[in-house]
Amino acid sequence: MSEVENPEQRILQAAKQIFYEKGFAGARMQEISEAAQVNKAMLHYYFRSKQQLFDRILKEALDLVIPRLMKHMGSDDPLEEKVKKIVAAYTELLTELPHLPLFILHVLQTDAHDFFQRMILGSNYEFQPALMKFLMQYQQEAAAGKVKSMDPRHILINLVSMSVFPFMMKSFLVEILGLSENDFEEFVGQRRDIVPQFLMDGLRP
Amino acid sequence: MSEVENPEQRILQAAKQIFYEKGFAGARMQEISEAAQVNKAMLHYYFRSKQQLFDRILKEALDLVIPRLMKHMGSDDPLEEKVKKIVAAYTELLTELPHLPLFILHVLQTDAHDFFQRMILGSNYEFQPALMKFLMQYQQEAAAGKVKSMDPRHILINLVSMSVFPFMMKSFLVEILGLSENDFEEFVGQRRDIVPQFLMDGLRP
DNA sequence: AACGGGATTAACCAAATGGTTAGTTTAGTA
DNA sequence: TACTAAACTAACCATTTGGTTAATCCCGTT
Repeated sequence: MSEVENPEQRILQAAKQIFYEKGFAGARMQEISEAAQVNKAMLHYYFRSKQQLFDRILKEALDLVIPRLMKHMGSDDPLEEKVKKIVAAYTELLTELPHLPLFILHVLQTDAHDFFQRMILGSNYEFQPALMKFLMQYQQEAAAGKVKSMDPRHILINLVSMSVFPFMMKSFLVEILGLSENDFEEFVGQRRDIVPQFLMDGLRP
Repeated sequence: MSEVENPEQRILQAAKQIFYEKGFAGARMQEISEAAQVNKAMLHYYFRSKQQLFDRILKEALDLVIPRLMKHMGSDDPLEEKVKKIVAAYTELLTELPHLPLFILHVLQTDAHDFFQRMILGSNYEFQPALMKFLMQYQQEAAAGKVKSMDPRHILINLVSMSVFPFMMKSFLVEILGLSENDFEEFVGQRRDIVPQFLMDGLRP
């Protein structure tokens, strides 16, 4: 991998890869330092502790991910358009960073409440507002007879589930359906169209 | 927790809980032994090593889970009936064992190929056959004009995603939607009906 | 050339970790 | 009761782990 950047960047890059793959408990400072081609003491010199290095990686992930998704979630697009864009955004994101969902869910499992306090509410993402806007919008379009009337929280969950979970099952699908790397990319590529269409079909009033 | 059973059972029970919550790397033999109210050496006496204890927990999970799900997947029920039963089975299973998906996905991430060799193909679950039967069945019902014609693998993924992922997002949903424990149970209870209905609606020819 | 501060290293440290062992207790049996 | 094998314990061990430190290197400034 790239050896050009300065040590601090190399550490961050190595830490990201290893924390993503192995989680906090499974990652080793020694392994990170080797991947970054840096003396182990450098990790502490720049980031003080394993926990703080991890927090930094987590924060960078959230800074990247949340705005990218919430931009579409909170837009003024009509529902169908919006759904398409959200699914596409998830697909692109997770094609780049396939380990991200498991990484975040792992944090969530060890820390849930604290995680929200520090990382979400503490920062100034437009997180809850964007979600609420989506839920409201659905109810409006339902009132206007454009979609079936139902609890919009389930729509949101269905949308996110169908967008994210296939990436988490990647190794499963590859093994059980006998897919190659290319097959899988094609498969999730198809879902970029299939999921929005399927969603809207299921929501006809 | 129960203190009645014999030490071996107590160890298995404690190990299950701790491995489920923290994964292999995050679990500590000392912690397991304390939870089981047993000397740490007993863990090695009964199970030789951390890895073998972990493998045992994993095997028990698969022995419980796979038949329970594949029974419905491979049955002779018509599609709509089958979908309902599968979603219900997932809901019941994951209400009992909410940490199970993350646990298995974590194993999959560290080990995917080896996992399949040893745990799936090595054992005699009716795994692949049941999945293939589901896929075939869809194509037949599509040919008979009962459902929309499309790649049935996507149906399967949608079904599993919408059934499993909400449980993985539990702490997320609880925080962001402000749900209590009861609210969440009610929420996933609703999905037992909503998901099958939503799926079939989206599959009308 | 001498200075000085940040960057870097090798060596080190204490605690934790998975695992072992030698010895003791317990319970069934001849 | 004496014997034995399994169950169990405390103490121990080697290695790994996150983290520290003292010394050195590097490089721009005076």
